[in-house]
Amino acid sequence: MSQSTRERLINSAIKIFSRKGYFNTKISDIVKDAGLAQGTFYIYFKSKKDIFAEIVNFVVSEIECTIKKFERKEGSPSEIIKEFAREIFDILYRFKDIAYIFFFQVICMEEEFREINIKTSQKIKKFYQEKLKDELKAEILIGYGKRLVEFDILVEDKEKDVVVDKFLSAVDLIAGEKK
Amino acid sequence: MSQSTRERLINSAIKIFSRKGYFNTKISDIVKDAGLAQGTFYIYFKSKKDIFAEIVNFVVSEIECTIKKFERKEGSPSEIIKEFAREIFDILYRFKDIAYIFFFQVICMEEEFREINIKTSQKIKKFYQEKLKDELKAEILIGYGKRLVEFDILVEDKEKDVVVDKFLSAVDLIAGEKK
Amino acid sequence: MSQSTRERLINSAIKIFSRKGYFNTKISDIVKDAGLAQGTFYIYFKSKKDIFAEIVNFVVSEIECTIKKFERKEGSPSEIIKEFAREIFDILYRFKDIAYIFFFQVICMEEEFREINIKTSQKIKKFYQEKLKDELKAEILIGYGKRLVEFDILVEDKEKDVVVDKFLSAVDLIAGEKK
Amino acid sequence: MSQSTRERLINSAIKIFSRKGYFNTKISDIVKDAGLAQGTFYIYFKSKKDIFAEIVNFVVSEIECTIKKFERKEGSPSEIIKEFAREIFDILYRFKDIAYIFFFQVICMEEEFREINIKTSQKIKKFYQEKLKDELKAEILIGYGKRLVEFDILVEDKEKDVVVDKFLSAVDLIAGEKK
DNA sequence: TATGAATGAGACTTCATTCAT
DNA sequence: AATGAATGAAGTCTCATTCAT
Repeated sequence: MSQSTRERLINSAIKIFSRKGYFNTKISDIVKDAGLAQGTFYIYFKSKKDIFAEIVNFVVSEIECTIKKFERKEGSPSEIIKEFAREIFDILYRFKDIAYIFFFQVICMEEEFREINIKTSQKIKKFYQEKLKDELKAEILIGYGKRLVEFDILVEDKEKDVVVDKFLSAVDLIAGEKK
Repeated sequence: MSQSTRERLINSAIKIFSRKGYFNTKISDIVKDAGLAQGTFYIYFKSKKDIFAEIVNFVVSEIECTIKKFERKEGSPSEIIKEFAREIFDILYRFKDIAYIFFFQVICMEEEFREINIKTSQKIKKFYQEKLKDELKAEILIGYGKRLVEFDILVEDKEKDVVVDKFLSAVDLIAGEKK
Repeated sequence: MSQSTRERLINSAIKIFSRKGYFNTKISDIVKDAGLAQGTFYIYFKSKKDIFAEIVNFVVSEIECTIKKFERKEGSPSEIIKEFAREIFDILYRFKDIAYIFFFQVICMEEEFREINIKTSQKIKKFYQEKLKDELKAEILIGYGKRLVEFDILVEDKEKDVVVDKFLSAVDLIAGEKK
Repeated sequence: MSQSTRERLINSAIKIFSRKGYFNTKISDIVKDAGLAQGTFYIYFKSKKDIFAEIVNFVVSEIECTIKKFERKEGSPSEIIKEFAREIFDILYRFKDIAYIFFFQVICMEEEFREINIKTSQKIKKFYQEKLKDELKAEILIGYGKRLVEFDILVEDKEKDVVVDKFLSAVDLIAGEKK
């Protein structure tokens, strides 16, 4: 079997959540897309919230892993940040639909979920700050990164290379070691 | 009468939308808060979406007015941007609950609404760009501004002066004319 | 209006519960019988359990009132018991359908409900015992009373006079003061 | 194999039915308790109702056998009734869980099942009546017997000896040949 | 026989909206 | 204008039963 029932449900859920939004998505949409019966959903997930949480946690853990990996790295701060950004954008492009959910859906839900979004962004900020030793610069980078994701990637659907280049230029502008 | 029925409904709607989110808000919540009967709502608004649109359009028009006002102004770009920012933050602080809806609710709704958010942010970007003659810098400022609103103001609830100062510093860092 | 919506729902619920049993009764049966819309039910009651509890509490309070009334009475024990029985049977005949629910439905539900049935029967036993000064006799009377209700009244649908006479004979046989 | 699959299912069903009631018992509860798969149930039983009927019929046939055995016996009526009662209580104690189902579950189900309970109790009544030549006394004994089962045994969980003694005293009181 | 994933009918419940007063 | 009871469509969830392995 190419894909387990569980995976089919998750993939369909990601697809529908990112197209119609959490609240406009019905379980029936998900199972229809997955070609399964209504009841099958409840064998694998307790509720709509449950499958949503699973999806959200997936992005979060991907991002957190990347942060951890780069935290230990030594070297030129702006080089590390650039490298880090490349990987983060890589993840986001690979899981565009999930990223969509993370940036546009999580934000308008209950406290519980919104917090996940906030905490993750705070972790990235902390990472930038430790590298740059400058809070303002860290925050500006975070803001610009989020802008690129929310607008250039998820709305405008721009090429990865273009977006990454823009971010790298911003790093140079903001964090660039003056020669 | 100090407040018309219509205004009472709008104020209650703003309050509830910003606390519970569009989808979690019931008409019954709004009318209960306004101390009115269920049916009264439909004398003034066609639907839940209708009152939501009215609220969203309110912030948008306030922001657009401000943009128009500053577009014509002549002078040092970074000074104009700073002045502009002061006024925009002023509006956002005055209508915090509406800002909350604009930044956290509109974004996860149908195309129709999300577009309003996007267009507004594009208008501000255009304004920055015309002043700074630099797209990258304009985008970075937009990103940082949004970050301040979404995090410092709406999540952390920081003082206006503190937030404005941070933004002004960012303007100096990014757009600052080198003397 | 001859009957409030609430009353119509209760009356229909009593009717259906007593014919089909608690678990076989659907909210849709109740509202159909009452000639109302599905949603109307939930304006007045939280759930099926809720309306059931209301009905059960009604019989219980009627019976408890009668016990209280007779507890204080002075005189020949068997005469008081006979008088008491007449009134209890009166109530049960007047609210036959509710009695049906109380004797045949409550018994097979969760602890919470079954206990109500048990407690009520214990209160009657205590009443008999205080009058007769004999636990065995009190228990026998309780047993016979319950048998009459469950079988002669609710299954066989016998006339009130016949049933009451049978119970009074039993009182004479068991509790009769020997002359 | 110590216990056939069929027996395991029946034993689990008895256990669960008597704890949670017919309607609150899921097939999944039964098979889980029996350590079997969902589908296995349907190899042995047509439906939930089917296994329930089998269980109910078991008690009924045990009781009917006992009645038949004692019908033919000659001797002092009250002695025969006492002996009979001892055996019946013996059965009920041996199969307490099934008795529970018979007294508390069967009663609130469809006609079809309730009748089984009624008929059985009528058979016992007929037996008493033939021995005592007195309908009232027979009915009183039936009522008290049922009370002992439903309350002393199944609710209060009293010792067999205590319960049997109470019943024997009642026989003396009601049916006792005056010396 | 035994399995257990999948099914889908059917029940519950919510809530935006209508409408007679 | 205001009311608030009533509506019913729409969605969630459960679980007895089937069936391919």
